[in-house]
Amino acid sequence: MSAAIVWFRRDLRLTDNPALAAALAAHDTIVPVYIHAPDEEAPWQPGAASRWWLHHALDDLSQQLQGRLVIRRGASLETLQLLVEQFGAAAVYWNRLYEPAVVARDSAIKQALRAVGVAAWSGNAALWFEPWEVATRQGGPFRVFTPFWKRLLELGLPSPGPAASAQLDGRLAIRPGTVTPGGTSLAELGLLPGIGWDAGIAAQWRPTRAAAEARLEEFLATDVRDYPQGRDQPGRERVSRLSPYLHFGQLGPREVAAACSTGRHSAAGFLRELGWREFAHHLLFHFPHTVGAPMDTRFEAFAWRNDGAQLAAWQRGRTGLPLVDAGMRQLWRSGWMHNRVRMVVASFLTKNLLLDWREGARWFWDTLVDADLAANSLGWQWTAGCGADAAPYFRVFNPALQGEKFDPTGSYVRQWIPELANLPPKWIHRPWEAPPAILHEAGVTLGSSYPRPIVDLKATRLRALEAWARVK
DNA sequence: TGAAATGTTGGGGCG
DNA sequence: ACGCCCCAACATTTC
Repeated sequence: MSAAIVWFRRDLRLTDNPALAAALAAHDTIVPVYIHAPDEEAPWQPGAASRWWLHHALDDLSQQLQGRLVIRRGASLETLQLLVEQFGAAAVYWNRLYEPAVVARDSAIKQALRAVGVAAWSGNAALWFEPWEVATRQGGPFRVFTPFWKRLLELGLPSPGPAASAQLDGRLAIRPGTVTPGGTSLAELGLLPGIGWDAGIAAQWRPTRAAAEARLEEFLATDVRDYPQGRDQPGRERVSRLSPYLHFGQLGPREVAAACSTGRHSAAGFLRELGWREFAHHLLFHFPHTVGAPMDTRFEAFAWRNDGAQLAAWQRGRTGLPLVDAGMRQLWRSGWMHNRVRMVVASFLTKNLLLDWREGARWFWDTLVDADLAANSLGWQWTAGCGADAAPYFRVFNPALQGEKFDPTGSYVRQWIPELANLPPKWIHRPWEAPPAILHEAGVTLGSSYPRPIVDLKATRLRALEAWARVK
């Protein structure tokens, strides 16, 4: 028996953690490690909201490890080699990730460790299946969701692994409070913002394993019952809100699937959404260039507009379209946006404003606590009509109509755009059409207290249809 | 995981 | 009572 390093990355949990379980099975001493090396993920190093979450998730994991999580900053390979030497470790264990830059780094690390006689082991904590385990009859990757999903159901969703906390007693390498040579504290990683813009995020979220478990349980006991309809209404919040926990691996997809199958209510619709998450990761693995290039090559020459003022208006929720602005303000203030509204704001950016989907992807990347490269790339390409199984080109969301359908009372808009709070439901999604008396009574002055629409919905819809028709 | 235009139907007002 | 028109409600087609 010997010591092993367990290299935590985005698998920040002790239960259903294959790397940790494998290390415990073969070694008597465990060195849990987190290495901060954001440059190695460039150009997709975690954004500001994501770093905030990461800080707290690491803090929580460290507490679960009785304060014995070793935190380092520096190049991953060199740091691992130093730790191997320092602790006399025979092996390094981790769970795989699927972003192109990380895949390249990890395979180089695996080779380098083995070359110097250190065992390197990697497992799967992030997905139900490995991307290479799910293939069409022709043997290639799926490009369409529905057959992919059918195949997953045929294969059967796998069960989670065991909880490891009990086995860890007495087997962690360092004592609490011990400062190891070259060690770093969590605070020194500088993940938290310098200025206090995170108050809104902190008020909304509890980035801990215990909170993830509680949220999963609560969701399956209540909200999931009318998920098929309820999930589309941003004012009602009948959604899981589990995405950031899944991204950082505080919760594993196998754990979620297992909980769904034992719940009192059918969770089929929700599981299908997790199927989209799985699909996104498999696609990213098989088509790594889709983080920056359209999957549909006909879009390579697409003439996206360039308009800094309109982009800024979209980013900060000043477009004059209430549902769009409510969503963008929710994102900015809370680090998250309801899924229905994500589709609406993405359609507005790409179709009505004709701005590049990569601008939207980058903004989401920096502002979402659940920012995930696979889901982000798939989602934006889906909306722009240039991705796998993409939305048909003629699908252009009308923010006013979407608001009237899915936020009929206007409660969502009222929550995030207080200056419109006194408008009646009939006009809250189209204030520019409201009679002057109604606006006056509600204290709304278009152009000063709230913007007029920055584009004409009808005209820009037609412009988009023409532009996309030219691609065909 | 659309929206808008166009087509169809049926009830009610009215001469 | 009847035919005509209007239009809302719903269905279909088109982008």
